[in-house]
Amino acid sequence: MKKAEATRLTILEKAFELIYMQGYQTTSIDDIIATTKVTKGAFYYHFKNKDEMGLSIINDLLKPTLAGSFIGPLQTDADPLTAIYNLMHNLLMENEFLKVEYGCPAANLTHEMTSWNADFNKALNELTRQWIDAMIDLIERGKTDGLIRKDVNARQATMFVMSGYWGIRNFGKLERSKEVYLPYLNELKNYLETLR
Amino acid sequence: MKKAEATRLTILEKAFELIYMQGYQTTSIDDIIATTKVTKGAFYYHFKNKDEMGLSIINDLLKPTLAGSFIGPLQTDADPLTAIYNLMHNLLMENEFLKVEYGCPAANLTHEMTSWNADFNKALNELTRQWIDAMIDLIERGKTDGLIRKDVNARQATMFVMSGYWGIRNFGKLERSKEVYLPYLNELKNYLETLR
DNA sequence: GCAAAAACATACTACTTAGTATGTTTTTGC
DNA sequence: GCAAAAACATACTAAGTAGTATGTTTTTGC
Repeated sequence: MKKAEATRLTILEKAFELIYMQGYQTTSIDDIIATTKVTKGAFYYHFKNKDEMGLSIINDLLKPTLAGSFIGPLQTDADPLTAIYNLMHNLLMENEFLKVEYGCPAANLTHEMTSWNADFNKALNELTRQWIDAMIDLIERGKTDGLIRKDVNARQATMFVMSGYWGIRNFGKLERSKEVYLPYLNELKNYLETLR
Repeated sequence: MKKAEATRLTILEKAFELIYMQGYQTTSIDDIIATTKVTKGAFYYHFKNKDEMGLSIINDLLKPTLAGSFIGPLQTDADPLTAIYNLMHNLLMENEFLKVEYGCPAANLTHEMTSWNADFNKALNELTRQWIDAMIDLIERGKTDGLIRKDVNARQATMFVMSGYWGIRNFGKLERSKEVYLPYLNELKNYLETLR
């Protein structure tokens, strides 16, 4: 049962790419099987329907990625505020999988799917909650270490930073250039310094 | 030519509502003519195709609204930082047309349309640029009035605040409750105070 | 009051969509 | 090696989609 798992994975990976570029609703199953060169029979053998595949993309692809690229850098012994800034700078300016014109995959799916599918909503909620909690933990650690002011509200500050990230990703889609990221990053640095 | 203009306007208004709730791609023309009780012949008399109607929504409906609810409050003689906070608080917590579960119309359209339609991109770019410029002007005025520090970069600060707004609107769609707005607004207030 | 244009109405088309029915091939356990 | 199940392939369906063709009604200018 090795090859079967491989086709399932290629479906997920190629479908994710298409959805990341085109959106979920506008990516058809015919589209997916055309680029994967997998037949419709194979597709529906692995997934009950389109939505089940979509959920698998979130749970089987995005969640592991989140743990690696988004949460890992927050679980560090380094200076918390520097770690947060570096994470954002890395995600926005250096990450090779995220393209400025396509924005943030999780934010895109949230925008498109929350009204339609409760399961998507739940999965995306779990996904973001993990990231949020990781940042909250880091800020709390910074407070106990004396690197962040005690009167800083960790959840508040986290929501503020995360909102900025999702928002600037959307501005990136609009401008189609990483240039817009720069003023955001500069001011993020200014803001983070005020938390010391 | 009064009644004709009225039908055109009802099409735009009802279509906007549907698109705001459901998204652009997933709102069909049959959907629109069903809720407006306008026939397909009437629809295609007023609009060449679906995209032309979409553009008219941005240019004929959203732009005037933006001027009123979004830009007007920034053209004030009051304290700039208080004005910015009050605007955001009003938009997020009090505005009766914007629903937490549907997010920000302009942000939604940006998410959905930028990759597909260059005209949409241009129209949305103009729309947001107007709002951005208004906030930049207000911050600059605050600097000359001595209400904001001279070393504050107006464009940077504006992009930071606007990103946060678009981002928290998306978190609202995810959580489906204005509760998420509160930590954001609190921290926004903290941030704005650091600009004095 | 009446022709012409504007405004609207109805029936249809060509295409795309998610999903199914019914196959064939490949792998697996014994 | 071979039956049974897993994995894949092909052809189809029913419902929806944007848009068109061809009307009829209403408004407008004179």
